Amino acid sequence: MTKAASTITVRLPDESTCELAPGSTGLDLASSIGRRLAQAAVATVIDGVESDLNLPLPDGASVAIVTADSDAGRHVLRHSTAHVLAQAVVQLFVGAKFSIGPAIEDGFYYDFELPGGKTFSDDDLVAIQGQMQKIVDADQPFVRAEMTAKEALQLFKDQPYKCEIIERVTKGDADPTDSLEAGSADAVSVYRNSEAFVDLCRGPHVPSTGRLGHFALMKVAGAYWRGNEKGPMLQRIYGTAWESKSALAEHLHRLEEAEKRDHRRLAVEMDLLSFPQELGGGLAVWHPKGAIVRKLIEDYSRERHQNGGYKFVFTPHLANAHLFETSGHLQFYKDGMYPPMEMDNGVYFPKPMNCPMHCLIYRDRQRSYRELPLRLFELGTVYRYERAGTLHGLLRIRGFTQDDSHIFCTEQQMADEITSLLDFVLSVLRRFGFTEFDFKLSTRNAEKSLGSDAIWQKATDALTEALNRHGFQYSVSPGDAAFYGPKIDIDVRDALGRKWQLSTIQCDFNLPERFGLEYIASDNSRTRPIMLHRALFGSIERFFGVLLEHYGGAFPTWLAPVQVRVLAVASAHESYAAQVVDQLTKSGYRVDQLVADEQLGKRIRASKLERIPYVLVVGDDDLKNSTVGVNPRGGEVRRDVGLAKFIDQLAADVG
RNA sequence: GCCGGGGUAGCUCAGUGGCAGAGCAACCGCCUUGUAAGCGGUAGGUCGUGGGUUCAAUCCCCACCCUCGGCUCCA
Repeated sequence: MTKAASTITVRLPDESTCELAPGSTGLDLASSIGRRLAQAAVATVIDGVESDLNLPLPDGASVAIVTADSDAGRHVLRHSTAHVLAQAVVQLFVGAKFSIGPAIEDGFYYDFELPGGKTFSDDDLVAIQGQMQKIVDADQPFVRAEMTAKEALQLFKDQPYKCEIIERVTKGDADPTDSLEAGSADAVSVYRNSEAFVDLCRGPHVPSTGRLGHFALMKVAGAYWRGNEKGPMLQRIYGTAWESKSALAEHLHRLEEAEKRDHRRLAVEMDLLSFPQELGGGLAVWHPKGAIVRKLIEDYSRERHQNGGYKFVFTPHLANAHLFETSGHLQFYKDGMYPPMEMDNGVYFPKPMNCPMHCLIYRDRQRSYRELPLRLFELGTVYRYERAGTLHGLLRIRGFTQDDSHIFCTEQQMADEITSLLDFVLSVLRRFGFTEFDFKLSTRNAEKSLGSDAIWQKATDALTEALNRHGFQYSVSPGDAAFYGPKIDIDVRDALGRKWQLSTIQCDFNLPERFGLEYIASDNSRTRPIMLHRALFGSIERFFGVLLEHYGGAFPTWLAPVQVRVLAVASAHESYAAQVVDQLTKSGYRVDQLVADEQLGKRIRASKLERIPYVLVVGDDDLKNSTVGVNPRGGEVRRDVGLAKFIDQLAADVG
């Protein structure tokens, strides 16, 4: 017997090798390395391909063990749990059709169609989760099999959605989701985890359902089949699944924390703004405390733009339909615009964007190349008809204000301008405590775009060059550009690590064309400028909502609606407290006083719940010595602080 | 727009085909307070809006508005 026949050799990720008996599986390999690894293993990667743990390893393969506590491992857990969900539903609901059930961030979902268009209730979820637990307890093995498409169609003859996927894969017009579900056209793969249930799936899966168990069904929602609005609406069940009980508990805790930071909840609690029903959906009114924060944000934006070489403009909220015909908005976005108003001299629309009006300002007189780049800036309020089901607090709203700028420049100036814009954007965002940014370059969609290849290439190159000059990592979204030009979108990460898209920088050579914009170049020729659209906050309303969630309502001192609250220990100290308020107010701070009707502890609690950065307590000692007791948000109480010293500290904090 | 929840006091929520409930907040007293809830009392609601069923509707039915979770969409 040769050596090759008696053992096989596989290579591990650390470049070491391991000898195993022929026919050994990934699980055997994991066991040979250690018991804990074997327990944590959920799949293998064999020569770069994710595979089942019970697949025999080929001699000479590079093998990695995927453990449950890795991203890839959790993905496998979640995908397998989705199968268990489908099995539970099929067992509990006779005649249920199941369609797709992928792993997603933090969990999984599965889409179903119930007979007679029935829907799942919350009680159903409880029952389904119970049934899933039984399947897990039964420790059913996941058994992979491959078959021809014809065999698969026969196997799933009662499952129309599965048949559609198989047919798509067979015809070669599968999208990535289909491939995930079914494997390839040559060999359709299925996983059977009991007599009762078999599902189309590429895999891999955990060896058996007993490996699962730390999951929870979260919610049920409608979802269109294949995301097609005109297609049937299925019932989607969302769940979450983790490698351990504690990981699941942590996830649920994170959700609770995020809920506490919900900007809609904080806006009510902190009396910042509201959405009165009488006003209509997606329209907000700003209360004094919210308005002061918004004003501070806008003031800061204006100051930065003033110093950044921008010229301020103002434009009206309405415009004649002709303007939006010229700009192309009526052609491309009529459905997203508020309906027209008939007036004696024409038809008017609320504006969905500011750019057409800025173009009119540019075109009002002849421009020279010496004026470029010309940067027009406006906090411009626009109205967009967002469909009712899409409204979401401040984040998706029908009337909002853009910190909007249009920069008219030459082709040659484009790259420099975008480069300095990136600096400007990040510098402004950093002031609000954002330190992590993700960049996305969206490129041309051949079907939905205007303009020559050459100009698109130039614009895309300019954006890419600007990103590269900064050395920023970025992702590319092919085909996601606006119809008029490519763009860079910037996401920020908030204090909980969540991503929010805020800023956008877009190249546009369509509007200059449509409006016939020109400048006189140095060679005396009439030349078309390039237009850059850019917004930093995007929408002030949305940015405010993101900030609220980012800070959890605890605005930094420079933005806090009330920066300092003064509390007298007893009535005898109220007039001294008033003096302190007076002095701080004269120093330019937002200060108030809560008189001593209630006990001190209760007033402190109330002030803390309002997230006021500094609570000052003054009593006998302070009155005598012109001092204050300082109770800072999230810090230690200090007694007997001189008022002048406190003002210095406040100044330093506000920066 | 589509699917499924929901709308009761300022807030968070309970409740019933037959007089509308709690806690917190508010207001009024008492307490005069030294760092996160002192005590007592009072007031507060067209039960989202409009129709319908019923002797009687906050409750059941229909429509609409608003809202929540998703889907779709997002210049």
